[in-house]
Amino acid sequence: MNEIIPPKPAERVTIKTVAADAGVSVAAVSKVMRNAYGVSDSLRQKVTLSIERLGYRPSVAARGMRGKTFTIGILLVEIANPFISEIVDGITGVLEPSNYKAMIGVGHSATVLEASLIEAMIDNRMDGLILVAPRMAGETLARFARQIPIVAIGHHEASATDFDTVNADDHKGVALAVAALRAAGHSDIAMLSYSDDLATPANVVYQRERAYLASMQAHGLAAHARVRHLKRVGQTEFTAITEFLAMPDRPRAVFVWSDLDAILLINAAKMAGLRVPQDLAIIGYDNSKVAALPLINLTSIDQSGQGLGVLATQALMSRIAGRSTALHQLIEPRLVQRTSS
Amino acid sequence: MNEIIPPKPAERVTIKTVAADAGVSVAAVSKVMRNAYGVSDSLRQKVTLSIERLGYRPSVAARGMRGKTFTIGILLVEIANPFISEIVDGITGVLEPSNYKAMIGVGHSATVLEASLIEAMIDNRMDGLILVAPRMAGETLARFARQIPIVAIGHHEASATDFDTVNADDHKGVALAVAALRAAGHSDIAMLSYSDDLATPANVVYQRERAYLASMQAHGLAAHARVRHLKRVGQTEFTAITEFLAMPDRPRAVFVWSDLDAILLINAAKMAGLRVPQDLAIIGYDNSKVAALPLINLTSIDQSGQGLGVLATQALMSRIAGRSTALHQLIEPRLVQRTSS
DNA sequence: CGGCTTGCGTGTATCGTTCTACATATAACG
DNA sequence: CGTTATATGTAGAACGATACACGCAAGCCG
Repeated sequence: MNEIIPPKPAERVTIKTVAADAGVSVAAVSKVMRNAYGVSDSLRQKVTLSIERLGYRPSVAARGMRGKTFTIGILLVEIANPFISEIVDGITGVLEPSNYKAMIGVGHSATVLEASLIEAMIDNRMDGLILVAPRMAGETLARFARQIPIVAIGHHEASATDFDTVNADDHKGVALAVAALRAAGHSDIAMLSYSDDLATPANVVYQRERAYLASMQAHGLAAHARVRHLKRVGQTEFTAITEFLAMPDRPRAVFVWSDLDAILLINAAKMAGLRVPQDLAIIGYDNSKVAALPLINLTSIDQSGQGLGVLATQALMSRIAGRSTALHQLIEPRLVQRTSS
Repeated sequence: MNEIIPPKPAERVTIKTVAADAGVSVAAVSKVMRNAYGVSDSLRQKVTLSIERLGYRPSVAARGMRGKTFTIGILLVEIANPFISEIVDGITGVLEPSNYKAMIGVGHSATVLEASLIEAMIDNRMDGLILVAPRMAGETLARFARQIPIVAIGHHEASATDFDTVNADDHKGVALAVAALRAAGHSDIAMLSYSDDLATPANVVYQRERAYLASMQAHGLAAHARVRHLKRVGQTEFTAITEFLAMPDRPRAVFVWSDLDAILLINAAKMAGLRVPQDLAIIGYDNSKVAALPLINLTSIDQSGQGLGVLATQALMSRIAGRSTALHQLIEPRLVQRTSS
């Protein structure tokens, strides 16, 4: 326990150190690291031994200057939404057995921040990016995609040629919700949405609005269709929701863009003395953990965040490996019936 | 076999391009970028103009080989806990006006993964790290800290000399909870905890257990003290909690290590037909958003995640700037009284 | 048996920055 | 007016890896 060693400079072990230790050339070590062609068993063994002994780890920075960095970037709109953490779990699950690492950046719903984070990830020479529900326009995305492989989750743009997309089929998901409310006898079905002008039409939230309107029409309820946007300046969501409930023509059933706000709605409704679902039926989206709590018990649309993450990662990997044709995948959502509807 | 598609053109704008465009040397551009000493106004102007025109962004990878990368790493135990997102907000808030960027890694409560992520961040030549509630031993942490500036949040080790710590005063926080339950007339106060053998004693969760035992003793309730651990293999937390409630000697009051599980407990209790707080008083920790929902209404200890993030970031910046003496900061927690106790 | 593959290891240019030295011009001083 | 500071810009060596182009030896074939 004699740890009185002064701040020692901690000489970094580089590829050169390993080469010297193993008595081979630097190029040889590099070959072993990348398991490139033209390495004999004896060479590999010698080098591997030295690597272990010295605890060598290649510098990602240096690697980035010529080859791959074995790092991918994940860009999240926000970090607080539990659904997003499921996606991340899906991604890291696929990555873990590989030698790839993931680094996460949080865009905080700000288009500029998103762009600057993507740039930072490109500047870090990451091998590819997974963007979750980006708010930026498809055009901007395509421009970035020409510099780095990109897979977008929650961005509906099946015509994009420069990047891949992975989505739950939001049209089907929303249709399930509307159909369920319709089946329960409702016709006065409103939607509570979040989107604002800044978001691209490809964004999931906007897509859900479109799907809602289409579904209402399909059920012959076009006249009853109305979308209420929650995002207002200088007002909390809870206030906006309370206000929504106080409207004289308050609807009898509501489809909410996300569980996050559906949970606020269910709370506000009970506070206002409304019975759920008798006075107000509610269906959310994402089937997050909180929705399943007995005290909440919110009917919701499940879209397997984990599955989205897995598909996106596989797509990214194949794109990094060389695929250059775009891939656009959809997964099936399903309705999870609980007592709120 | 496989046609290798030629890589996209996308010629990158490098420092060389800028130098040529501005008609100056590469070194000059570098000086301007770092606003180093010895740059005339005219030079700076010329270079800045070219940079703007060409949209030049320095390669972090190349920078990392000699100088700073202006990137810091954040290591999270998990991403699903909403309290942690508050910390991240605090960090990015401080960073935003600077030219620093943050990259997040998720350790998924696994010590090995944590270590490998820290290594990855070091390999990426990040300028410093903020670790949130790391599970690894202080000794391991200190070893890493000799390679890169580190600030730990939620790691109680005020004697550490190689890295800084920022914490809410967990002893005080827990004392507040126990005192509140005591004041409400309870003496049979149990604790629901999460820690397991793998975590370091410096970890917040373990610290809260210690604080609980100490507080109970201080109130002369040492005989009633008991800690129930939720982490069991092959069992969900909800099952564990339900089991806990079914015990014949079920306590009348419970202090829970985190809101996350307190919310499960409150749900399980109501499912079991118990009245909260009459039959079971509950106090959680972290004062997360969900705790404030009317349907939950959980009394909790607030510890300002944002504040922790801010302090940690400032500490890291000053350490990056050269400080080498350790700094250990504590913030005051406070009780948020709601109807669960 | 000479020429051709094929397999394995090495030398070295290169990636895009930073940073230390140095060269040059201008200003200040006695 | 010569000498010394001071300010400004440039050259070129790192940094730590990758990857291309070879050299060399052994094996194969007609």
